[in-house]
Amino acid sequence: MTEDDGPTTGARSVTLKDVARLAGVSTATASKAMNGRDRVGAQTRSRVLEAAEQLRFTPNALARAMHAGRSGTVGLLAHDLDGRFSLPILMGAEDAFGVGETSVLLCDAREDSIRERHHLRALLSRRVDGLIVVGKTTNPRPPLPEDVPVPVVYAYAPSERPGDPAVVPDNVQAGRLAVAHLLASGRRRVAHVSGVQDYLAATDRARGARDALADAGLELLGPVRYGAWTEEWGRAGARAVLDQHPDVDAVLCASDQIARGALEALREGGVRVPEDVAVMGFDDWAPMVLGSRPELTSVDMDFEGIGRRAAQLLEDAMAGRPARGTLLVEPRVVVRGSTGPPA
Amino acid sequence: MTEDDGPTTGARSVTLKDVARLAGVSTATASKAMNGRDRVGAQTRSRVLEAAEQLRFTPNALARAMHAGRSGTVGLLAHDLDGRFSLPILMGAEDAFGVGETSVLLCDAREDSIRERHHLRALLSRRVDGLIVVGKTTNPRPPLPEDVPVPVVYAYAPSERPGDPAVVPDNVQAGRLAVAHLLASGRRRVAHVSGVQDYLAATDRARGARDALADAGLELLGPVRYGAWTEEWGRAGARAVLDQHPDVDAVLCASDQIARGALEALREGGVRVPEDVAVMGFDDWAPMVLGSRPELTSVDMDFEGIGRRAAQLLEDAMAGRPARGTLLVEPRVVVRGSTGPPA
DNA sequence: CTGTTAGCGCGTTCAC
DNA sequence: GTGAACGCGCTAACAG
Repeated sequence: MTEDDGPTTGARSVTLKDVARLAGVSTATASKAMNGRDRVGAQTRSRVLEAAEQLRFTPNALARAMHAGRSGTVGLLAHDLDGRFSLPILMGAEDAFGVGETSVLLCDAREDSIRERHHLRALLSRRVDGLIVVGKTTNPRPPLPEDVPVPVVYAYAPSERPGDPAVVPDNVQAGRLAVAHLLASGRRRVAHVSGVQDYLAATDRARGARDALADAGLELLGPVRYGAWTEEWGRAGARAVLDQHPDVDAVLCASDQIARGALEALREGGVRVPEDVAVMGFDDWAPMVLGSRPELTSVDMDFEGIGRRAAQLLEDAMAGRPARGTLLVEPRVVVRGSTGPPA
Repeated sequence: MTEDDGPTTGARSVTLKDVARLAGVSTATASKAMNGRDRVGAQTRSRVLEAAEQLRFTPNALARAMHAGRSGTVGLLAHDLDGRFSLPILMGAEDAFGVGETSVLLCDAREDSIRERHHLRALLSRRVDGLIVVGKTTNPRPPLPEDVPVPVVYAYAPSERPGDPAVVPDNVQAGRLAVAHLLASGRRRVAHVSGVQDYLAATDRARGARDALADAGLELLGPVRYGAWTEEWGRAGARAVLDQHPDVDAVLCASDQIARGALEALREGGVRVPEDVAVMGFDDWAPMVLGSRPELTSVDMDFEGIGRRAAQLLEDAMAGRPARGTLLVEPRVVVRGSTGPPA
């Protein structure tokens, strides 16, 4: 209070040496006392700790990192921060790295591969101990350069190079589970309104759905209707389905947004949901599924889980236990009103 | 290619010393050559650069930081990564710090103030040069401890301590602009369906709306209807408005979700939008405003701009030009079909 | 123009 | 039990 320069000056932060001096010991002793290593006199230690407290000593992680050879940071290279996928993944990853142990250096490369290279350089120069690369879509993406000197785990999108460790949603299984749920709730004539055909997420979900139907001796009502990932397309797709297959009793939509559109079109077409037709989506995106009426049954792909698993894989790799290959994360159906019992 | 240990071993990364040795110069000379500082012989420099290239030398930012006293990183302390506000803010901030110059260390404290303290410790021990604190709502939040030794800028939510630098959306102005737009498009009987009353964002927007109406010699149709930030409430609120004020010609909603609900309820009530009643929301959240039919006019609060401005303020502060007080970021109306011309 | 020296803050041998 | 000395990788002073 008396001779404080104030926080803005950022006066040289207190070092271990300051603590040692105040405690009347050498820096080495202070270090041991702080880290609980080695044998140090009990009261010596408490003197040191007290001094540290008093000076508000904050160990310099940079200095520590230089010595340890590990920085205690990982880089997260994302490409769709505007989207809703990388966020939960990021949260899961942050979560898995305990607070204070490992910190996350975040970069968003937009869609730009040259930006990605720059970010990569920056991260490597900061000596991150590992990297998580979050894809923009679930389609395989070009791998990072071979000579990246730290472990890399791909999340959401796998690498195009086989064997690279990756954690991705199991879209095929998601399709299967969705159909299984529809069948279990008594539906038999299932149409599928999907998203953009170039997305593996779309074709995989469709495949899973087809497989599950085939297992039950059934087929999709008409072809998979690919379109866009929009409500608009959901409306159009559902109208087309209704037109060509008035006997439809379930519309499986490849995203929650498509499903909302479908819901709306069906209602306007005089169809009751879920009494006449069940509707379900994918991703279980809260604002979509909870806002619609009835609320939307959806398949939760567990993005947070993907982030957590990716972080775990990365930690293993950093600890010298590298993994290879793609780990599929199990989705699960979240049942809501839109797939209630048929009339 | 011949004696490469492979990337997984993470063999000690190449240092400036290695480069110097290969180039046949001292480390100091190598350093100067790399950084373009000082006078160095032209061919000496190219020898060094070539050696660096060949060895894939990546300067160790940690070591550099120790010497410079600045780490070249800033901490971003967020509290609603699941939400849609901090993300654009984060993007804007990341954008404002050029690639490679400053990196962002991301932490999410959830809602937990003890977690926040832990994260803060971690960030400070990593010697971030500054901090951006992103609030959960626009309500003022408790400030970080006084003794934080680096500049802090609050974004989205200001600090409760007056004078602390903050960059926040101008909700009052947003309310004014919204009403101005409604008036300009010929509406006169405006009802306001708002969100949770505890949110300053709700009351500020309401105040701005009232003010703008008063300026035109008008009043809101009935009281501000506070409720929830949900579509469900939007439906209920709009129905109530229609009930009590059948002559309403505009429903201003405090969020895009509320507006979607309102849109739906109005249509079901036999009201045409925008011919009979205009509807608009706030935040201009793409999936909401573009998915609805008609598309929704909304007020873009410019979250990215908030992030950019916060980053700029922080950079100024880190450069010794601290700012004080709250900076309001100007919103703007994005016109879409839901406020087209009245019939 | 270039090389030598010192030191950033910390952890870790080794002697005492 | 404790302290002096060294090194992590780099850069800013000085010498040469």
